[in-house]
Amino acid sequence: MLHKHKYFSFVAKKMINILTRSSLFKDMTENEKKECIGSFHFQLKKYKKNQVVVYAQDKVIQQLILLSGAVKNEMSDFNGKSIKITDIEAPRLLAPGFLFGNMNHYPVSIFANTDCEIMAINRDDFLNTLLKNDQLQLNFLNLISNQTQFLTRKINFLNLKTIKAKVAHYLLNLYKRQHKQTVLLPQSQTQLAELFGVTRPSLSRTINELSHEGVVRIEAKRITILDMEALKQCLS
Amino acid sequence: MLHKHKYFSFVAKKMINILTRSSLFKDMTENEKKECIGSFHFQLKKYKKNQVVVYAQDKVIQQLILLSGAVKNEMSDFNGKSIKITDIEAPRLLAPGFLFGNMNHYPVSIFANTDCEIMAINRDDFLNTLLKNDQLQLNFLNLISNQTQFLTRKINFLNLKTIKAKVAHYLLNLYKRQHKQTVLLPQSQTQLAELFGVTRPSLSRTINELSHEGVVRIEAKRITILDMEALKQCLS
DNA sequence: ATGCTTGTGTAACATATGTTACATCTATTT
DNA sequence: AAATAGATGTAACATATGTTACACAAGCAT
Repeated sequence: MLHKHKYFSFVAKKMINILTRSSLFKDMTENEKKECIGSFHFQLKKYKKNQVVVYAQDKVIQQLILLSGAVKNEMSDFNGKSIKITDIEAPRLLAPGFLFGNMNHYPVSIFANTDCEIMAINRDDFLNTLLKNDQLQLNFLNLISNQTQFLTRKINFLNLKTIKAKVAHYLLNLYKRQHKQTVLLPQSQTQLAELFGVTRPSLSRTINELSHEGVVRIEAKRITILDMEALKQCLS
Repeated sequence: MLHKHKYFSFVAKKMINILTRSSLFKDMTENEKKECIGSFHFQLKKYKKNQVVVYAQDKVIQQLILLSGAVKNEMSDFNGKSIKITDIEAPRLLAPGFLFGNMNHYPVSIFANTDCEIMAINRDDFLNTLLKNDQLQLNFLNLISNQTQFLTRKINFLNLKTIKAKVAHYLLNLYKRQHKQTVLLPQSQTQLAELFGVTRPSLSRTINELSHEGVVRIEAKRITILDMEALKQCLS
């Protein structure tokens, strides 16, 4: 019994450490965090790389929090082809925007990119704790809003008509984040194609067109933006 | 003074009547509603048909509630072409998912489809009232979750590769809602094309292809699904 | 070094969609 | 009834992208 208790506090401590870094617990004291976490009934689940964490259409009954590792979520259309929505790294809440609402089914599948640990909190527990703690609540609202913003930007992106526009948009985003003329592709072209919802040869063709036009220079994963204006023109 | 007070209670009564029908105040007593509404500082804004209610990139500082009339929100890509996200009819909260979060700018523009009245509640007021009333809060979370679900389904839809697939998806949805083999198009083809993010001639071509293939029969706005299986096949 | 896997370039071709233009039809207004 | 504006059908053509196939390079394990 004592052993069990000790183990629990070890896990709890580790959990608090991890959760501290999650924006769900932003601007909260250690005590508040401990209290919140103590009031959840949660399970700890472990997944191996490439395992399926959530199947699309699964019922949403728990708030999942990714404690360690990375996952991706994908949406598949009817013919089985899938589009990657985004990669997610710990610590992050998974799909906070789907926890409530009328149709509680995941619209996406979630796959483990690496081995990972996930905390699963019962929905009603989570709601009760939310309702008791104003800061937690505000944080949760912020998280959901950010997710909504993300999805909206995704719609914007998918709505771009040409692959060239998508590449330009993507590169300009990288430029904005890396603040360098020469950006580093964080993913393989194969993965990018999946992200853009296009085929790999088409993406390759487009990237090389941009290169031939002198808009960018390509050296493996390093892409140098030579003509910023031309790249912006590609958006329209 | 008396006059003013009378006017105010008239407006308040009208408002409560309207808001009663909004899902934000679901499962709340008249008194609770009155109390909530009383605690907001709000403005009442009126817009004429076709006026712009919100410009994309405007800062989000208020929760807007559509009291009467109808609006649409559109997202425009860089070349100015826009895609209609959805039509919204009163009473409904506008863009609840964007009220919080880090980047408080509307990612969409909102246009008045008809003359309409909009209640604008200061964000902090709204937050405070939310935090004080658990039911209101749950309702708000539900609203946001529903919006998130909607956006995700939109991504799914936009990700469909062919116009035929989009038409099929759309018709099957109508069928699900209207429960009849013969569905009634609620919008003109021109509007549908906008909704699908495709050009009008292409949409027309596709619809008539479906007709020639014997999958549907078209009589003006009435479309009869002749071959349900074939239509489902179009999705893949 | 050898083989294996994965990523990438590229070519020929098929296909879907956009573009532009015009004819028709319908409903509404005058 | 006539006129007008809006919605729709359609055709010819341009273009972007998917499909399939293959060659080659890079990285990794044996």
